[in-house]
Amino acid sequence: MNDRSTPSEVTVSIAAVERDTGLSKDTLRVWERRYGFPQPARDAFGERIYSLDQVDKLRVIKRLMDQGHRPGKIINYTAEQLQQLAESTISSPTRAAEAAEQHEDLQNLLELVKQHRIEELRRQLSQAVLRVGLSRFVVEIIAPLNEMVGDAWTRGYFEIFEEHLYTESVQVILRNAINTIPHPASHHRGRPRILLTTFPQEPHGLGILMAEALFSFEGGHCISLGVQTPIWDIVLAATTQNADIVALSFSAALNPNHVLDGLTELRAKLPRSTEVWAGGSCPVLHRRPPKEVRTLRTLDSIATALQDWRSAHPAA
Amino acid sequence: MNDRSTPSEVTVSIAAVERDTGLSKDTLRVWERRYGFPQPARDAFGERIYSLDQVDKLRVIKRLMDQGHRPGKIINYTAEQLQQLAESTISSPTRAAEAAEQHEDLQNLLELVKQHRIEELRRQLSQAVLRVGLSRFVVEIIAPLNEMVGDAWTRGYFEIFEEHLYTESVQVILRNAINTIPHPASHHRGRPRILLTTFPQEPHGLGILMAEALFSFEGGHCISLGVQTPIWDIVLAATTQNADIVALSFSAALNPNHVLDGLTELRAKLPRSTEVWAGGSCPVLHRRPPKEVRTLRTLDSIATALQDWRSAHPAA
DNA sequence: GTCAATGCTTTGTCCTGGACATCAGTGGCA
DNA sequence: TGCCACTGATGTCCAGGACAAAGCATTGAC
Repeated sequence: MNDRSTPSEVTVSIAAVERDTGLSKDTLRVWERRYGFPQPARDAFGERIYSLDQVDKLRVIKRLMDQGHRPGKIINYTAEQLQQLAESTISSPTRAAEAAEQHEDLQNLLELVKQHRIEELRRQLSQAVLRVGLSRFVVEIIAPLNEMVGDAWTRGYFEIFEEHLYTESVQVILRNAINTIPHPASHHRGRPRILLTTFPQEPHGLGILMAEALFSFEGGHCISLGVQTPIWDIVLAATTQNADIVALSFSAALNPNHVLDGLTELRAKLPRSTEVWAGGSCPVLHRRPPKEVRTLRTLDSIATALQDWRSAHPAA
Repeated sequence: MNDRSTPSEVTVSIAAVERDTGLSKDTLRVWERRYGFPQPARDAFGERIYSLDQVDKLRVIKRLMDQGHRPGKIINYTAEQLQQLAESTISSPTRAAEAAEQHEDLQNLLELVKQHRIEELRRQLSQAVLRVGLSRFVVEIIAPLNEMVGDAWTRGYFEIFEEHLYTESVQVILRNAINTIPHPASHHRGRPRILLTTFPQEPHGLGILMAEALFSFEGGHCISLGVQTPIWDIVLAATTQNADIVALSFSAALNPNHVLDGLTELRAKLPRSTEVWAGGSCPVLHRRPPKEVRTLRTLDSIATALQDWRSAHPAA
């Protein structure tokens, strides 16, 4: 992989495809056996080598599967058919009107990333926080922007480093904003202690950072562990920190079974008095929400959920 | 998996073990075949079910392997032998005198982590920044503290979540400190543009964060990509951002050959006018420093290196 | 006509056992 | 001392079979 300008030559191993698409090696091999796609070439040692085209198509298929399509039906569609299917599928019917209203602003921000005008991006984001307030900033700007960046990335519009630049910028803005939230007395009643983290397979930290911003803004006491905490350590941390709520974030690439198993295991190991809240774009959370876990479909339901918690735990 | 106190009953699937230990399913099966450990029981369907004791031992083994031990040697040690091995591993005899001087203060900070008094930890760290200044704070407090936390972790003194709490706290303090550095006019001459990131195998971000603090403090213009950027994307980012210097951080666990090969490849793909600086605790950097790459043995050499750069690039 | 139970199909994960590239020591030789 | 070839240790890949669980459709009861 010495030169990106000759893409026909560029190939990747099965492990890299697993990492980039979220499809396990077993799944990749069994698809090849059953459906004939992907049909990777072999290197000198007989090992599979996938072309970038194949990886791109796999990413699109994974995305459509996350929306409910079955692999057997769509796997042999052409790139055009997949594209058509992706566009005919409504991404999120949530508040199309509002989205349209902001569409232009968000598109402009996206263009700033593409043009690598990072300082300008940060300036505009900072101004946006001041203009609309932290809560609306997260819900109406950062959340949809993340989705747009994710879309752009799966379509190949963004390079990896552009996504990194974006992520880092948002992180700086959010952390800065969180810092400016005045926090009331530590042991004030009715102020839940919220432990934030992700499961070991989930390296993306923007989800819990957005959640931390909203929780803190709504008066919660946040303790973030960062990303990728083993389940047993989440239990230990929740216990020693007297957490009222354990909040977790899941992105779309995660294996659904891992997510459900992990949540069930975590729920079983935590004391009953500690609630488990799960959010993020992971489809399985909303298709088969696990018992005894509160799933938050959107970021703005954080406020509601906190109100519910306060009703159930009146200040002594 | 309901109760850690009755381990004889609790079992987990091979997928869960992979998740919790980071050892792949293939590795688990091949260890069983070759070394006879772990020897999981089987459920009604013939699938492996591991006990929590086995998982714990696997975690210890993984930790020792990250320190350089080979699995074949240690896999059949008893729990006591493993414990002993972990404690006998000497960290680094670097500047024992200076360390001793500060030893008590740092030890106190370490104890705050162990006692989970995170808010107190952050308060003391914040005060330390104000007391000794950002530069000395990073070099004399955070860097040795990181080392101590790493040591404590390999000895099993810290749980994973305690290390997470520490890392997150330091990150908050550092990012906050970086934010408060006033930055001069953007295109001021003699102000190098520094791109910071890590290679794809390196998930630890504290290294580049400490470097960012020092670079910014010394008047550099920092652009951080966060961690785990593919080499080709580092090249793209350096080009589009007009970076004068690409700064990379390497922790001890990395594969030495990957590090050297990566640095050579990166150096070859970047324009000659862009310098590559590499730092961190990775031993190979200092044992076999690659050509055409400036290796920084310690964090305080960042200031010197920047002075050198400025001498070589006088303001026009 | 609606809804629940049943049986068929699809799909992901696990299994066994073999192969082999790569990495880390080890010893010989200049 | 330093270089190189050899050997054992180690992780990842492969093939192809099996099967549980989820999804889907068809039937039957009310």
